[in-house]
Amino acid sequence: MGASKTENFSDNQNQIAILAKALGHPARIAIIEYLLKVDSCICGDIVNELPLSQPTVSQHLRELKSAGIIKGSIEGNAICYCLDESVLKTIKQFFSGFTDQLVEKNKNCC
Amino acid sequence: MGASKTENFSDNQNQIAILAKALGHPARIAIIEYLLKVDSCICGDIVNELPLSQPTVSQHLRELKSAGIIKGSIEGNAICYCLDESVLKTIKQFFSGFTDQLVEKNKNCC
DNA sequence: ATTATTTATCGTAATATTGCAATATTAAAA
DNA sequence: TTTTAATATTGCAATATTACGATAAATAAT
Repeated sequence: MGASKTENFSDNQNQIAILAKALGHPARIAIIEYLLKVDSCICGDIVNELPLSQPTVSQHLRELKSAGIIKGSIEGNAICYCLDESVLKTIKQFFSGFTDQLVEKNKNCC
Repeated sequence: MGASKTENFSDNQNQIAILAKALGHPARIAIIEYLLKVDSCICGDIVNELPLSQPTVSQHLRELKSAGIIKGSIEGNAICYCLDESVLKTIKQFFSGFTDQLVEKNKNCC
């Protein structure tokens, strides 16, 4: 096989998995951290920040974009990338929910 | 290639990526949600809860375990799985940090 | 002891991901 | 208009993931 059986899971489960998968590579974490570090969006210098070739970085950016984590807009001959605030809020809320339930329920187990 | 160049990224970036990657499949999200729903650890009936074969479920459980998200302990001829509270707290804090920085900094961009 | 039951592992096929060189595309700059 | 700079796309090789049938291993139940 090789392909996930996404049709057997809920939309919500698939959506969270898509977001998590997009975050599941250190280069993409590095990109997001860089987006947070510079006090704006990325307009040019991201390739020099990463230990990967330009096509590879471009591919990681595309994956983050297709998961909805970053947005890109054309700005001259550069592309301006920035984080999508609402998506990150969704992620935060999901994991917060996880943890809160855990603390409530799962105390004396295993 | 096909293998990630993990050695070029920080331990922290790799650790977050490992956790996110483990969450990057709807079956594993479903497993975690089920672990939260039942008010205890899973001791037996997880395979029936998922639309996947027993070997596939076992494989997903192993991946969650190797990422440190769940723990397993032998209990008779069953295995008792439950969520690792401290790891989920780590995940929550990471994404909370993301979002908090975003709200502070990245308001009027793109 | 034999038979279920439960979970893990092995083997394998199908597909996805990662990474990069080469090349294309697009727009600014000269 | 030609050159330069920035990003995307294509094509490909190496590796990883996903899924499951078959089988193993380990304990409970009979």
